[in-house]
Parts: sequence; C-alpha cells; structure tokens
Amino acid sequence: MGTAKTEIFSTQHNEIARFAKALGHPARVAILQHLFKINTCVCGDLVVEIGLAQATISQHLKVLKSLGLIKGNVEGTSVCYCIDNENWAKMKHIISNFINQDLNTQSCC
Amino acid sequence: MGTAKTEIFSTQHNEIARFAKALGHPARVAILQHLFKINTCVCGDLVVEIGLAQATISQHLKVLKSLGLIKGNVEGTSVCYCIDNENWAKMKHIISNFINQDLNTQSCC
DNA sequence: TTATTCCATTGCAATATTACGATTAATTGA
DNA sequence: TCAATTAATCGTAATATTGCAATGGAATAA
Repeated sequence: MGTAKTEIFSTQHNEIARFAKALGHPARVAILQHLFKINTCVCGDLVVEIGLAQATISQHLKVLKSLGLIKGNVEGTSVCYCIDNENWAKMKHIISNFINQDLNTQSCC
Repeated sequence: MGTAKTEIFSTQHNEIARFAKALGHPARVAILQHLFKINTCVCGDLVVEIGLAQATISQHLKVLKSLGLIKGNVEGTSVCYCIDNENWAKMKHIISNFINQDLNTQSCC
C-alpha cells in the first residue's frame, strides 16, 4: 500500500486529486506564487527565493513541470521557468468547478 | 525528512497547501462529491459508495474532519456526515484567490 | 442480558514524499 | 583547453500516506 487505488475512481476525481496534490506543498505554492508575482520567467533565483536546497527545489519544479503547470526554457547556463498559461487555465477550471459547488439546501446536521 | 519545512513558508502558503493536500486524494474528492450530490447528510453508505475498506474510509473522513471541511453527527448507531459550509467557503476563497491569479503579461518563454 | 450494527482506532506492511549531499552534464568565459 | 556556473539526477535517510484486518466502544434490537 501507500499507493492510492486510482482505478476505482473516475477520471475526473483522479484529475482533481492530481492537480490538488501538486498544490499540496508550501514550497510548490511559493514557487508558483513567485512566478506570478514577478510576472515573467524566473532564471535561477528560485533556490535563494524559496530557501531550500537546490536539489529539493529541482525536485519540486519537476513535479510542477510534469503536470504541465510550468514550463522551463534553457537560457545559456541557466533555466528559466514560467507558468504554462494553457495548462494553468485547465487546472483552474477543473479545481474551480469542484470547489465552487454549493449546497442547494441547508445542511441537515 | 519526509516532513515539509513549513516553518520557512508564509502562513498563507501553508494554508493553501494544507487545503490542497486534503483534496489531493481521489477518495476524499469522491467523498466530498457524494456529499454535494445527495445534498444532505450521509449516514453510513460511504463505504459502499466509495469502495474502499471501512477503516480506510474512516481515515479519509478524519482528514476531512480535522480540516473542518465536513462535520459528523452521531445518529443512533450510525454517524451522519455533511459539508461544513462555513469552512468550505473559507477553503474556497483561499484556494480560489490563489488559482485565479492571472499573468498580466505574456509568458516570456 | 446478549447479539448486532456501525464506526473509530490500533497495528502493520507497502509505498510515496520530502530533503539534501554528492555527482554529473551542459554551457559559458577566460 | 580548462575552470566556473547552473541545474538535473542519483543515492540515501527520515517521515508521511495509503490501505486493510483486527479490535474495541457505543447504541440499538432481540
């Protein structure tokens, strides 16, 4: 175990969970927030900015990249990262649709 | 390790991550979705509905309850769960504010 | 009381995640 | 060419998560 039984859930539920999981670590939230804040691509200063070891940041970037939320471009000896607008929008819709549900009735308990 | 270094991140980033993490498992997504769908409290049929062992469901419910997203009421020999509207709204705002950010400029890469 | 039902908790095994030092690969600058 | 810089990857340790069988506690039904 330790592995989620994804096969018993719908594609939709698995997809919501996959995106949510990627946002489920403060370092990844901080990375994404920084990319939004500086509003351009980030080349190299993420390690300083976030305050974790280089290997650790690289691992978090890999998670975000593998989901498509960010993309990286090699610029000489450094790599520049930025939000992938298209996939970010896709994630936004999937998560929003889920969390913006409202109860039609009062909770009974 | 295996433990996130939450102390180096802002309260806001940690809070976003905490909520996102709770939504980061398809079983918990399915549980919440079911609670919205039937639009009232659920007494006892979650194990059948989701298809995991009773102990496993109980554990997922505990995660959701400890974050305040759901609440449970004892009704005789069973327990009824429902969405906690107040905390759900709080989560909704926190997550929405984060994911609804838009880039002012084109990505440079 | 005794059996039953429902659910939480405990204990455990398998796997995943987080973090980092060390190494490697690629590029640039001298 | 050779050092320096940057970031990915490897290896490893510590901890967290997932899942389930077994157990236990609380309420109900007989």
